[in-house]
Amino acid sequence: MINKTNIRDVANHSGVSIATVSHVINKTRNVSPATRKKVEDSIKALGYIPNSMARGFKTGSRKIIGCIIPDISNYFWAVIIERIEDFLSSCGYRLIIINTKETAQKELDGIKVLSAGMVDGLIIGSTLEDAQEIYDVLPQGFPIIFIDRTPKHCFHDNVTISNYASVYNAVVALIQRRHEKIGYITGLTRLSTTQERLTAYNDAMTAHGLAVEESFIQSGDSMYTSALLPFTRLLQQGCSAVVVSNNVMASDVMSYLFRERGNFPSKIDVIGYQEGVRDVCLAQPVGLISQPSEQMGLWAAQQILTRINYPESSIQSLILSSTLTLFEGDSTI
Amino acid sequence: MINKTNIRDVANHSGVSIATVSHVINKTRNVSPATRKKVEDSIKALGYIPNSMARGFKTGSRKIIGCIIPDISNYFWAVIIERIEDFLSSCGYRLIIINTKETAQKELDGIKVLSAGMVDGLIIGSTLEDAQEIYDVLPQGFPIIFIDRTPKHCFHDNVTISNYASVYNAVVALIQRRHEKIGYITGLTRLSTTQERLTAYNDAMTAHGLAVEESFIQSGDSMYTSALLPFTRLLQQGCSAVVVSNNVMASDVMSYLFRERGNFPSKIDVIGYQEGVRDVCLAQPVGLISQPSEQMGLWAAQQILTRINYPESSIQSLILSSTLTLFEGDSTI
DNA sequence: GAGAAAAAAGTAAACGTTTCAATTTTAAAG
DNA sequence: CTTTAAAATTGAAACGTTTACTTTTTTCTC
Repeated sequence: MINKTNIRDVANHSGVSIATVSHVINKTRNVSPATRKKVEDSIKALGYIPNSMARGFKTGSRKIIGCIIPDISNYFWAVIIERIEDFLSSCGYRLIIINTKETAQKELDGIKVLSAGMVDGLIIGSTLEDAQEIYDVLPQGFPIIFIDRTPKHCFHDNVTISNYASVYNAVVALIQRRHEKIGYITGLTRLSTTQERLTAYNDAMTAHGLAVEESFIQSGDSMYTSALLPFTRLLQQGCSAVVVSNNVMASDVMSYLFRERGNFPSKIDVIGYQEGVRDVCLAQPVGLISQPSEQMGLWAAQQILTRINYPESSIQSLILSSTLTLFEGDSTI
Repeated sequence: MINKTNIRDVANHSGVSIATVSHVINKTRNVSPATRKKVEDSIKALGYIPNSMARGFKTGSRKIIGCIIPDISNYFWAVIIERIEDFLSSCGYRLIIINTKETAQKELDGIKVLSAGMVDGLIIGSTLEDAQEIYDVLPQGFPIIFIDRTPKHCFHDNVTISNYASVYNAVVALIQRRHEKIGYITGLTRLSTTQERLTAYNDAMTAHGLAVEESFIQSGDSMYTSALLPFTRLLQQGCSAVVVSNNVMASDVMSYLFRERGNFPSKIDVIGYQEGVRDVCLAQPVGLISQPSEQMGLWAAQQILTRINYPESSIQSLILSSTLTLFEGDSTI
């Protein structure tokens, strides 16, 4: 053990009881100014720091929320984290983060560790297909909120962004620009977000009498540098327009278009996602889909505290909407 | 309390002793297959999950490292975190992250909470000027590593990147391009990194007989959108070239240059930082400084484990070097 | 089968706090 | 000075584990 001095040492050093020291530290009962002074002096003299593990173990409350997210290097998630942290710290809570890199294993392990006594509640941007896996390792009644992604069999508060309309309209916009071979790059296929967006693509295509060929749908893994191969495949299939279903993949594709500008036989229109002003596109997309990530983060932060304080209140599901912005000009070719 | 069932319940349910249950869970002693089965069944039946708080409190070991960083939405730090996480998880450790947003208060609070029993060691990208503030809240002998920034009076392992040469050479390169009024945008002035870089700027200017005017040095706060005001001030001062001492501020400046292209009376050359391929510059800088962030993260991760396992080994200070890349073409004006 | 060695299982004492119930001290009232 | 009420302080029992030490059961040998 590292922290050698404990509350008993302080009690001995200042000549009072353990209980009194505890009350001085936590301001949980009146203590005469004289003893308070004595105790505080001893604490300083000994360099005593309360063991928060023992404390949390005893009280069951830690004023800490855990956040499990799939990709810390995606601005989308960074923004969400910052918003959550903002709100929580204004309520006297702290936030600790675990980055799963879209790995089920890391997610489950993280949930296990944090939920078993380290935090008061969890906000989870899950990479899992089925929430059951989480429920298998989660203590009964533990407060959690699902954010952005809702795995199957999810029975907890959750907030998601509906992208159906945006993707649908994005495809329609491309069709109106006279594209017929419209490719689509999906994220991880197990995710609810991916599935919804793909449905929108399929619906829009068929509604306009366009054939959806297998090869027009290529999947990336929702992370950076995973979109290049799918994208070049789509070009080989003769696609003249592409929808990219996630911001980092879109960023990647636009950079590629920029680097290779002039090397394409005809112009290629791209619509992708973008997170705020910090996701920068080198080439000009014909449309961008932006999501209310801050709003989502804020709601999740508020809701986890609500859930902690009112465990019996009814489950809430919030669905926000994304926005499609179309641009007049052409994509750089 | 949330997790109702404890090890005692499992013991009762399966008709064995608490000790046996513990040994089954931890595989810390031979248990006959029959009892092992019984216990495992009970665990499943009751949905028992060991309270890691109680466990960590008892054993003093958690296999968790904490990482305290100033800006999660900066790729520089995101990359570092990912590298640290990679290495640690290959060693059976987990990483939890706290984002301080360059706030001393949050940093100290985070250090306090995590070091008091929650993690086995800390990797700190400090926003503080003086390490003494940390030592005031840190248990004696607690393993920590300073990363990227070395506050004053730092007596622990640390890894930093020397940017002196890069910044010096950046200024020289601008001078060779016939610039005389060269502006400089600093980060938070209290940081060691900021100070070293600024010294390099000053040295390079005076070494070439150029006056360093107060007004040529403007400070941002090392975060996004904090560079615009300093930058426009420099332009007002008549600067024709600018060095931006951090990647997100550089990104911001380059976007501004791009948006306002054509509105400048003469061309403006910029040299800034860039983190890997994901920091995208809309306008073309004449030079970029890149830092070995992954390498730094890896070292920090390795060193924290070394420090934990060999507390008495001598303190290490590692200094890596950044790289300046110059481009042939002109900056977009 | 008896005795000894090996294997399996159990008992109970920690770990560092918080907090309830009990006690002592101080202050107020008669 | 008592008596009583209020304030301050203390003692000790939790909290859920791990683990050193003990005891019981099984297995082996002759």
